[in-house]
Amino acid sequence: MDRGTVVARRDDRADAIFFLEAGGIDLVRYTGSGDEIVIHRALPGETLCEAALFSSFYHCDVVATEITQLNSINKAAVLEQMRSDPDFALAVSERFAGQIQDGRRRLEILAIREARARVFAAIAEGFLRSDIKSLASLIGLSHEATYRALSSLAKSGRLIKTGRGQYRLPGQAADSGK
Amino acid sequence: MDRGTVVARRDDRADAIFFLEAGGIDLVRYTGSGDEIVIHRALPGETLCEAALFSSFYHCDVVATEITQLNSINKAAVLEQMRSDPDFALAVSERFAGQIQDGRRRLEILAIREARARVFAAIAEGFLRSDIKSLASLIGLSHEATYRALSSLAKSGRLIKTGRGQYRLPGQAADSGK
DNA sequence: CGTCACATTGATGCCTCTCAAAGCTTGTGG
DNA sequence: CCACAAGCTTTGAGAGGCATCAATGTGACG
Repeated sequence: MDRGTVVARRDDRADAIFFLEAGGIDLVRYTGSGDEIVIHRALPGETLCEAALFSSFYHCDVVATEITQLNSINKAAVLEQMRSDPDFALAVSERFAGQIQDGRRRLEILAIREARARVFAAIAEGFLRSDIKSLASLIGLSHEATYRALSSLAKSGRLIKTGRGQYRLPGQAADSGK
Repeated sequence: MDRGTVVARRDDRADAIFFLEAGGIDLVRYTGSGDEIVIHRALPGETLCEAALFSSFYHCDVVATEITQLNSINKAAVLEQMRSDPDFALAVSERFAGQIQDGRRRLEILAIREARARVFAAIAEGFLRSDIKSLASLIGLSHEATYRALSSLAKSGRLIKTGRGQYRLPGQAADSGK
């Protein structure tokens, strides 16, 4: 599917969970004032919306952030597998536990008041995956504040600017991937 | 145990998870600048630190917020039970899924920029359980900003002040409990 | 080569943080 | 039973930082 495709919306009936083969998916909600908050940003190889296993509705919008290959997995099948295969059930639980801790790391970052410190923490956690605007909405700052924090961090040597909209930690190998 | 007791600290080796019989427990982390962020606030009847089932260390400090009765549950025993009893494993997973969604609700609230709107959303989500300072640290505002937001919301009729440090939504029955 | 979205920087104002001080409640000890 | 201490509540004043609006630069893509 193309970038921008909405796979599912909040409060849609949930019969399936998803597996992200390739591309990128954001789970998104909207505040009353229209700001969008990215609840989770998935990487290829992840399963998505697992919480829907125990809920009849999705709790976020599911949106492709680039050209994406996404598979649906039937909820009932997963539940049945969990019932019959203890190791599978344990693996699912472990993945859930990881998601809880991811969320808590996000909370910790959002609790940082000073923009520079928040941006730095986010970079250190590896939150800068695509563009800066996207990072900004992930950490609850305006994109301008994010740009300024980045440029200030680079000026003080706490980050290294490797290109237009590209930063890395000092002492960290330049990212050759993409 | 008394209020203020630290049951476990971040990075302590984790051999047990907990069950809160009575009282209150906060899971807490600290930002680099010393601000404290409450990652989770547990109610009686909840299990705590379940994520430690799959991790060798605790990821937050565990602190009693009042006089509290807390039981330890051996990790190995829980894992064994999950392996032998599929329904138990499913129940654990379901609880995890609930925690993921709790965390996401918190993220949604922290992403609200305007203090009044954030406080209102927090009240609507039932986050005001004890005192206001405590609510403030839960939603990432200074306690002064929280007090002012509350008083402003009460003045505009969006909340009703029922006493010193006590507020409720209009149209909601006065809370007779305690 | 034109369009579009992201990147970047400037200017301004409001809002929240911070520091301060005083009133209220509760609990404790004498 | 009273006095004091401690902690929450509440309000004030000032400063700084982030949001917002605005404009320009720049790279990607058709």
